[in-house]
Amino acid sequence: MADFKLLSREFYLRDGIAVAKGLLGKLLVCRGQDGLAAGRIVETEAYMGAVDPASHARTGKPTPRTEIMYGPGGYAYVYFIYGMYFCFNVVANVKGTPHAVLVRALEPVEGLELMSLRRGTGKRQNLCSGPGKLCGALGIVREHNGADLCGNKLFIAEGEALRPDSVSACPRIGVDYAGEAAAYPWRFLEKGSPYVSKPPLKE
DNA sequence: TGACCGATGAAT
DNA sequence: TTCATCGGTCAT
Repeated sequence: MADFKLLSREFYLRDGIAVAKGLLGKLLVCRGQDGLAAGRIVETEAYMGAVDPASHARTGKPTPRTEIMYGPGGYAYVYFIYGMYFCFNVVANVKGTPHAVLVRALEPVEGLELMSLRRGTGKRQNLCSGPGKLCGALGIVREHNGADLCGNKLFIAEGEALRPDSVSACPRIGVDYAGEAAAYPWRFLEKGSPYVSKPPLKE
């Protein structure tokens, strides 16, 4: 079993954009009954709470679903979407500031066989190249909502670092309803990675 | 209790 | 570009 070096709580207690950029290159790991699966984060999106019309926390008031985002950073926010998929987010910033980072794509690193089994495909580029896909591949489900990412079930660890110039920023996916916020460059990805959900329009 | 709808994915 | 798919969410 590989030995993982967890990110500190402090890592998460920053604004969503800083955390979204910082997460690139880190390892997202999930231990399940049937084994361990992990991937290197290559694509994220920042959601900035009450000031962000695209955020689930845009109202500024917690609801049963969004409650976890109003706590301190470093916990999982997992929600169900389109009647069939889960999306995994990292809660960012301090208690009372509901920032979150949607993890959109991973470069598969460990448990490839398990991922393939769960996803029903053997193509490495197709295993974790989307928010719904990576949840399927890692076995992330509703029960992971609220999980402590500094814990040992679903967590994030140090990974192979990116070159400083290899991060590109572009508009977020699927948030056209958010008016001008739809154009904010709050999607971050590793330049040239073949494992992102969809190639950026331009770099 | 019910009207409304989505931070997707896969096929075409 | 189209559409399958449907439970969740939240206000009432």
